[in-house]
Amino acid sequence: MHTFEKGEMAQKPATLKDVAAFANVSRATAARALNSYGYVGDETAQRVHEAAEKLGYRGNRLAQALRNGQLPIIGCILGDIQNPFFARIAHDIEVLARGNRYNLIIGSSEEELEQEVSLLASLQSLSIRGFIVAPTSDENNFHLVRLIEENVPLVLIDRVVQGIDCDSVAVDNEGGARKAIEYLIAMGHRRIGLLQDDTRIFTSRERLSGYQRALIAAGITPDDRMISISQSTVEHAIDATIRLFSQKIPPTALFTVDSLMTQGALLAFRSMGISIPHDVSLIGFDDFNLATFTDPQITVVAQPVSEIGLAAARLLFEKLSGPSRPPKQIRFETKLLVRGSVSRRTEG
Amino acid sequence: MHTFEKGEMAQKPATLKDVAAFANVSRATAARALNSYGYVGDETAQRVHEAAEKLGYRGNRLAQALRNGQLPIIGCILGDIQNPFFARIAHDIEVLARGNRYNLIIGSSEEELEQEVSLLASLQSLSIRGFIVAPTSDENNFHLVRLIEENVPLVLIDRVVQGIDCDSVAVDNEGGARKAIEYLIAMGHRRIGLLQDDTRIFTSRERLSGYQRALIAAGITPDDRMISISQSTVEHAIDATIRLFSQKIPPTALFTVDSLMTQGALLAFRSMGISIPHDVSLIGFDDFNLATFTDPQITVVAQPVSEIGLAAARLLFEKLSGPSRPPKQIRFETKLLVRGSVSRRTEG
DNA sequence: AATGCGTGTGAGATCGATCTCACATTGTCT
DNA sequence: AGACAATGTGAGATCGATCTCACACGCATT
Repeated sequence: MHTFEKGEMAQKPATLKDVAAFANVSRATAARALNSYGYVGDETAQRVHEAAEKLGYRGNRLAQALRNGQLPIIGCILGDIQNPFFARIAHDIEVLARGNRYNLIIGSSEEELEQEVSLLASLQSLSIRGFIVAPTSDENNFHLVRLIEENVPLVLIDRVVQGIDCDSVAVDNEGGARKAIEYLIAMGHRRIGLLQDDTRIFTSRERLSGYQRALIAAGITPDDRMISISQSTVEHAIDATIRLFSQKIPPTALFTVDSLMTQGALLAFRSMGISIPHDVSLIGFDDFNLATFTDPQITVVAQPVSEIGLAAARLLFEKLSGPSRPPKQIRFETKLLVRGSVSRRTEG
Repeated sequence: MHTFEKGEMAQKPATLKDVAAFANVSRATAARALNSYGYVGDETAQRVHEAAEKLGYRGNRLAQALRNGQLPIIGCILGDIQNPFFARIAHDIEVLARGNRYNLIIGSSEEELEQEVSLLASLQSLSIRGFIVAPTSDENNFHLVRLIEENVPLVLIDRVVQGIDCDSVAVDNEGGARKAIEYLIAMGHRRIGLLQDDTRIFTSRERLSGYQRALIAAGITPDDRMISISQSTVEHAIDATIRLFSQKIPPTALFTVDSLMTQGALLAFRSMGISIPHDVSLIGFDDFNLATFTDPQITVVAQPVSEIGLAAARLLFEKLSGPSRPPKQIRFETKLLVRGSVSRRTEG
């Protein structure tokens, strides 16, 4: 704990030079004492430490970073912090970063490639080495390729990019989607709708693939009229759901690819007077706090959110401080949490 | 847009020196051309710009910062990014910061004073000037006082601190709470419970005060048995609610001071078999997505969340770039959103 | 006495961008 | 012709921390 004496307060922060002068040694010696390397006399070291304490010396991380070429900051580029999924991940990364005396810069790409590129460039010009990115696009990833070629530690989360060989942490999207659809099929559903966001997005494509495979495996031909695409916001999802269920022969069940879309579907059903699970069954990808507050509670495919950020941060710090090693690709399993939003369908 | 030619990729970023050498001028001239100040010949400037373009010069913000004493980064210390209230604010600040070519560092104080202090110190040693803080404590604010004395731009959000004269953005907590309680009283309730978090926290105290005043104004004596205190998490709120409603004479209505506690109360009522609004009426402070998904929908005191972050960021940039001006204290009004969780009480 | 090593210290270069100062040119005015 | 501005440019200092190098001194070994 520090004490601040009056009159000392408005001072500029003490520099190493100040400390050295106060302890009557050179800057070099002061640095040696404070960072404990090289030879320093015991008594001298003592004097330097006292001086540093006295002056409240904290060091200028900027100058340090300029010298050694990197700033102890992790750059984190996510889709949107407002998505609870990313918020949780960001929080976990921050905690782990703090433990390693790193700070965390968070940027939102808002799912725009251009924004992702410019954010990354901006952070690189800050000499930040060490990024955790949820890549927006699967193509045009020269900016990520460049990072890797420059040997900048990089961990991708939530989404994996083809042809980029680097650490990544994601979940088994296809398997998760397949489990959901298989369950719906087992409950007697055959006309199963899919509410999906931009196919540019990796997770969305994988979940679509799981959806299709499960149908085909059960001998059901995928039908484009059962699929509705919208942006991943509650509002857009409402419209897309309404479109899907205004057809002459609507689906008897719906699978939504993320929690915002699940919420949209819920609202759409309410406004259309469609009741769950009586009129339609629903499964969402990604658990969310609301899912257990509704009546009935919503069956979801849950991801181990708490492990994703943690794993990503661990991988990153391994790269930052450990020796070079081949990239690791982590995939977590998902879990189907059966609650009350799916009912058995007896007739077709 | 840049193009990256092969073989050029793994290079270290180009420095001003490189650009100068390439354009056959001194570093000083190159700097003048790129930052357009002082006298530079037209043709020389042209050459420098071409060289910069060619080499992909981006400048080292670290070196710039070291020189001019500050980094174009805003430090943002919040209670927790996982709280949607703060997530929204962080998002809005980030957008505005990006517009001003600033980046945003987010730190979680986790409502620990010590953590807030150490985060702030860490960010200051990065030469960051410009903070937006949701202060944890009302006392022991020497760290904030020091910032102000050092003339570091600071904006407090959500909470105001006594005796600190600086910009702040908050809402009318007392008025909001009063409106809620007055409405409950008007609906015939007299035994009104309060579910509150740590009284250390500013907003909590103000909301308590509004609660008490409304009661007194209506001639009802505040009763400590109607108040339950817990940490602001869903789990703690559940326990606190159960305690409150296990009394012989439980409240007929409950007012919760934030959205996490409202959720906790909701879960507690469900587990106790207490139905809303039949058995008990409920009003929460702070609107949240879940509030309209429950049946009945929850009546809340809504804050203009989207304006808080915006206003805070605006104030901060005024201070960062504009001339000195007296501190501004902004207080937004709250709005009672009447939905379905309050019923009229006929007998006492 | 000469050489060598272990220990302790300081002067100065370095990281990259910027800014002050001094020095050139040119042109213009008495 | 001489003086003085306006214009253009470069050398070097600066920000703060760190690291290399060189130089001390003492003590032990040949």
